[in-house]
Amino acid sequence: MKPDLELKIECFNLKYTLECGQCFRWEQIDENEYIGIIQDRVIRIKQGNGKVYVWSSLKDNLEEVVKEYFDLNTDYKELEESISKLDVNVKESLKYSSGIHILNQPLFETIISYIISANNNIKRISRSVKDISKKYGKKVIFENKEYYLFPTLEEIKDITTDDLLACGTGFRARYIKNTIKYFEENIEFLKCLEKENTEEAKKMLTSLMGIGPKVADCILLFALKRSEVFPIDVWVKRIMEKLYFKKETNIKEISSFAKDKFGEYAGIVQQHLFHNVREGNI
DNA sequence: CTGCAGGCCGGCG
DNA sequence: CGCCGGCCTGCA
Repeated sequence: MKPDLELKIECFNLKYTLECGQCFRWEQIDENEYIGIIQDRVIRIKQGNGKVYVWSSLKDNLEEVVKEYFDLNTDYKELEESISKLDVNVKESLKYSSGIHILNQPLFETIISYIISANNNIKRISRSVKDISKKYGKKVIFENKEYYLFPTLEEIKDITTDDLLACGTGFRARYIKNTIKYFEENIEFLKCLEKENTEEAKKMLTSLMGIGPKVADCILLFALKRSEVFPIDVWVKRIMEKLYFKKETNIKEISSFAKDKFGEYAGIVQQHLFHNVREGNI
């Protein structure tokens, strides 16, 4: 069937972008082809012959939505050239992972998803997000199959900790319940968060139950376009110690090092390092 | 069976 | 304050 949208994009690798661990709602259905949810619609997306092909359950603003989500308006060729000059390890790493884009994911969904991510594994995180969507999100039929959007705050506000436990969120259930309740009572919080500078936004996020420095950085990077943050999980810690410190180091030191060395592109560098250390490339 | 997975909370020194 | 034990749960 003819795609709803066809784009010619340089320096974009769909597979790396969706499989470098920044998102939890995409399912691979073929080599270089995925089905997932972006906000209010189900998307099937395929890359091949230097092009990206998109099918969608909803056609309105499709190009805009897709370009925004996959960050297709940013010149990553130029970006990668810039970061490869920063450091020899980054340059080496880019050989294996050129074309990773940082997604712009919906804020509310990203906050809940990353609270779930704490001390968890990707498989179980994805399952929990899916279960929550199935219970509280809107059903959408796409290509004869059922999918569920991530619920809005309004749709999910009456969720109980027991519901959340049933979705496999474990000890994070009360964090999520607490956060949802807080959003309901402080309706301006999310809007405010988008406007604040990065430092202030991080303070706001870490004031929420279940959000520490690492989860806050992920939200800032994957939903709020703050490309200068450098989320440090166990993998990134390990690879940074191996590449730069040659010994065990604390998070604070790595964070300050990354800020100095990678500056406004720290988040992009982090994604490449994360991808390659997990793939065993570096 | 034990350990662990993209950390965070809470209590203690 | 910084440190560190414990934690839902499913899978190796």
